[in-house]
Amino acid sequence: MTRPQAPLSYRDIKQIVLERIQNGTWPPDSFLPNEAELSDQFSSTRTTVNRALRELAEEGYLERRRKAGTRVLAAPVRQARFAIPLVREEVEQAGAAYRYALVARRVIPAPTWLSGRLDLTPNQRVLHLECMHYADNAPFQYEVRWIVADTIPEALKADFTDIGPNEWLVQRVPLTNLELSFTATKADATIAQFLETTAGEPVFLAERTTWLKAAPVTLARMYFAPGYRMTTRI
Amino acid sequence: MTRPQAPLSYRDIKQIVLERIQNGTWPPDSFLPNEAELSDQFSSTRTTVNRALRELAEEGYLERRRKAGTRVLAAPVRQARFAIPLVREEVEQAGAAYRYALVARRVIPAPTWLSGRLDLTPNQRVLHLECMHYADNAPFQYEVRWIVADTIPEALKADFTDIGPNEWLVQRVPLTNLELSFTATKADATIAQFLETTAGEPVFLAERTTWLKAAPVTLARMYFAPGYRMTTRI
DNA sequence: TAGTGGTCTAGACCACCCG
DNA sequence: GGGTGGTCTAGACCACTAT
Repeated sequence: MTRPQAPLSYRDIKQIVLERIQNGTWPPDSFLPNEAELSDQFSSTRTTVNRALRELAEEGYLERRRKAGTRVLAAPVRQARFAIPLVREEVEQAGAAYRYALVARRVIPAPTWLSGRLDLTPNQRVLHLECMHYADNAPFQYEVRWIVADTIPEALKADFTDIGPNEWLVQRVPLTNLELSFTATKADATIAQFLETTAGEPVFLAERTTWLKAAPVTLARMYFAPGYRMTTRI
Repeated sequence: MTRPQAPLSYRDIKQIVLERIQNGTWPPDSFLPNEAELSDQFSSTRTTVNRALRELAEEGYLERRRKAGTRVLAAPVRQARFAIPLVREEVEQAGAAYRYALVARRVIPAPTWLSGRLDLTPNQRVLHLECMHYADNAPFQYEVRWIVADTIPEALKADFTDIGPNEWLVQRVPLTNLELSFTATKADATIAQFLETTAGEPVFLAERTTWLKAAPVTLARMYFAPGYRMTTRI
């Protein structure tokens, strides 16, 4: 005896489809029925089925192509999403007190390696900053940053004694392109001093380059104190 | 003189909204008009506006709450998405030849630290594997892995000489929960030997823990050869 | 309680692209 | 050429929550 069903939501449908992928009803590389047929099966509309399948595709479980149909991916392209928080928020969220300090600030002609990196003309002026971020007064992050003066002239007037350049930039420079990379590196004498560790120790380095449309804005190197982990859950 | 407009797509609307945020029409912390009003402005339907705003919210630009409305976020929570490829794919995509080698394989009672980590009962059996992944015959990644025998009994019968445990698992164990973390660590003698570097050198370590529903499946430590960078663009 | 976003329906036209 | 997903419309009911 069947009862009248409450209509399935797109979330329900996502769940059902995921289960069918898991239990082998739709094995890897196989094709799902088309949206029209699925809407029939689920007593739903194509719009709702579409949203479910679209999201599953975006999450890396399915591949959809017009005319070809919807295929189950063999090795789901799992994706990790990392929030890119401000250091302040990262520290405060860990329940620690955040403190910021400007270590050095000077305007210099861009060194050649930086010109190459950001596609600057030779000797274009950049603002060079060094900063420290503390969590409960323990070193958390040592930041070295170059800001292209021509792209962000206001930066030359900011003194960055109270607010870090990242927070400053985020508030003023709206939407930029961004490249992030992570690597492990060896602390040199300076880094070691600021992070209160020993030269040669491994440190986690995040490097961030941003552009405003095509104009280079800044390159930042963020060295994290030993023990730092970047973690995500899916 | 105005012309009849082609209807705006949700992509057009996203673009327009982003521009208005950038140029200060809707400054940070301000509220957008509600969906009904925006659909009027754009000569569109609420459905279309809803999709545009929903996606912008998901991308971290807006915050939406029923009754309260849609607010522009002061510091857009930028997110990075990293694909989590199979090592094989990562190597091949870089245009190098991939080679895999099994280094060690044994069944052991779980060491206490692992029992704690994966919430195992004392001495539960695990399959312990060590593997090497090469790119053009240069060391690329040294992998150390523990697989919980009770969760994946078939793993005890697999010999892992031709195919790495990650590929093997991905093909058999469907959809798992996953925790990923990244850190910098110091190569010990073993790691250094496999990665053809010197003990004490910094290496990039990715640690991956997976569960099948609530059952722990595996813990993997992947040590990357010096110079490795994980990069993403937004 | 009333206003806002969240979602579903039913239908339509269209872009893409496989065969 | 024709089948598939991509998207838009017009309308409706509902869930949440600020006030």
